[in-house]
This record gives sequence, structure tokens and C-alpha cells, in this order.
Amino acid sequence: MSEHWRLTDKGVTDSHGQYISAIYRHMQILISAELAPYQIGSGQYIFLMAIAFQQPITQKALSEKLLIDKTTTAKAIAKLEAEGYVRREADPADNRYQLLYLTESGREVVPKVQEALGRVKSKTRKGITDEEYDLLLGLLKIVLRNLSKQEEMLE
Amino acid sequence: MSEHWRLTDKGVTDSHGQYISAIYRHMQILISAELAPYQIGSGQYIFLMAIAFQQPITQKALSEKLLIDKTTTAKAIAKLEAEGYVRREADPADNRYQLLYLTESGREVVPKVQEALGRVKSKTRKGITDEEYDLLLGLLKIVLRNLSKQEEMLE
DNA sequence: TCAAATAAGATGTTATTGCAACTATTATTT
DNA sequence: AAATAATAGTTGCAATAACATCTTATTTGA
Repeated sequence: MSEHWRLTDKGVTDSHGQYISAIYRHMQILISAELAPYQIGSGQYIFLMAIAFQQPITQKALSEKLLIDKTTTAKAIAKLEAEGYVRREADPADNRYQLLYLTESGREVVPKVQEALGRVKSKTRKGITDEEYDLLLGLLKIVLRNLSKQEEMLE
Repeated sequence: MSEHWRLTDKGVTDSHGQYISAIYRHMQILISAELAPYQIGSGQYIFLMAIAFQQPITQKALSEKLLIDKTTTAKAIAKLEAEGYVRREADPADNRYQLLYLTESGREVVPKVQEALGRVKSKTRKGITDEEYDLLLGLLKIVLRNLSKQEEMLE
């Protein structure tokens, strides 16, 4: 009874947070290794893929879509631009916006990045059925929504 | 057909990686805010809790248990020691090992950290039943195991 | 119309994290 | 027993990411 601070295993390890962070860190390492040949880091590929999906797009829109801070977005885009994968163009209608496009080089690298991400995805979801995977995504989506809501409440 | 690089929404957004990283980043923010009063950052609390669970423990054991690089562990422990929550003691049987103990201050803060983590956990798993949560943990566990195996293969 | 407010981005700083390379200590091999 | 291996931990460096603050451009309101 005097050991009120002693913890059960449940309390320490069995919460999604621990798994999420371990998975995140390990995936970062895997993805970095996969994309190293293209000089694309784990902090940039999401932006490259999002631009490939919707072109042109602004940094603001990217930040909101990916739920990433706008300063992080700015720096990631700067790297992608420095590598020659992305091109910036001021929006003629509103000069505050930078419209982002893939360059020729960017269009060439996107399928390779997509394949690399596919490899990582299939490695990591081995042993999980399609039904289970859908379920996993659904639950992760709920967790993420809870977190985003939390953020709105703070504003 | 010339647009072989154009992506479907599935390909870009519907993979666990995106959710994992977004959840990870947002949880880091939430936890940092919750633990700010105790001068404990999002990079330290896991170690504090793991030491509370098993005392004494070495940095090596912490790194393996938490799947975190030993240099990260070293730095986190250094911070916890600087804040006065953790005490280091060379293992008399093998001076390479540092045995880690909670200090009095550490024992006092652990329940508060636990409560804070509990708050974060219940906020983020809102709308998820116990059965679904168990399922989520199970699936995350599989993903993490796949990633750890990947690591072993590289050795 | 012109000042104030708002919006998009950029920059500087800080925290978390991992790799490479290093020190110190213990174990192994010859 | 001395030389070599292996192990635990530390340090320096670089990448990711967020917050605070600043700049520039647009919109709003008086």
C-alpha cells in the first residue's frame, strides 16, 4: 500500500501511444533508407506525394491536408525545391500564395517513391488481412480525429 | 496514359503510415503540454515510466524494451537526471552498466505523469470500444513486430 | 482612402531522435 | 598474461518537427 507509485504493465506499456511512437520511428528509418537514392528524406516524401496528387497546391493547403505545421511545410518544400523536384510559382491572383508544381524530375521520381512506399507498406502490414487493415485504418482515423478536435478546442 | 505518375487517393493517403505519423506528432504536442509543469518533455516520460516499472534498470535494457536507440536513451536519462527525477549508480558487478533508480522527487512525479498520460489516452481513444481498442493494440503490435524483424534482417 | 487586421510564408530557436565515431570496461582468444 | 573482441555508454553531428516571431501581401473597416 505504501507503493502507490508502483506501476502495472498495463499502465506502462499497453497504450497505443507506445506502439504509435515506436512504429513511427522505425518507419522513418525504413523510409529514409528506401528514399536515400533520390535524396528525399522521410520529412519530404509526404509533401512530394501530396503535390503529385493535387497540382498545383499551396503550402497552406498542404499543411492543412497533412496536419503539419506550416513552418515544417515551408522547410520541406524548400528541400524538395533545392533537389529540383518541386517548382514554386507565385499565384497571380494573390501573391501571398506559392503555387507548387512538380518539375519534370519530380514527375519522374514520384512513381519510384510510390513503389518504395508500397514496399514499406507491404512489409509492415504482413500478417494482417485486408479486413483487419481496413479496421486498423478506421480506428487510427478515429484517434487522429480525436487529436485534431483537441487542437480545435485549444484555439 | 501519359499521366502514369498521377496518383489515386488510395495510393497517397490511405496507408497506415500517414495516420501513424500524424497521430505521433499530435500526441507529442499534447503530452508535452500535459507534462510541461513537471519539466518533463515528450522524449523523457517513457523512460521515467519504464524505470518506475522496473527498478533498477540499465540504459541498455531500456533501449531494448522501448525499441529506442541507445544514444537517445542516454540523452533522455541525462535530462531526467538533471531534473532530479532519476539517479544513476554504477553497477558494482560491472562498471559498464549504469543502474537507474527513481529519486524521491521521481517517485512523487510518477503518479502525476501517469494521470496525465491517462488523460491523453482517454481523450484520444474516445469513440472506441474496449474490444476495438484491444484489436487496435493487437494490430499495432503486429506492425511493430514486422518492423523490428526488418531491423534484425539488416544486422 | 488609408490604417488595422488578417493571411501566407520565411526565419531563428529548441526538442526529439538516430548514426558514426569515440571512451571505458569486461570477456575472449591465443 | 597480453592482445583482441565485445559491450555499455557518451559525444558530435544531422534530420525532423514545432513554436515564436517576422515579413510581405491582401482584405476590412472606419
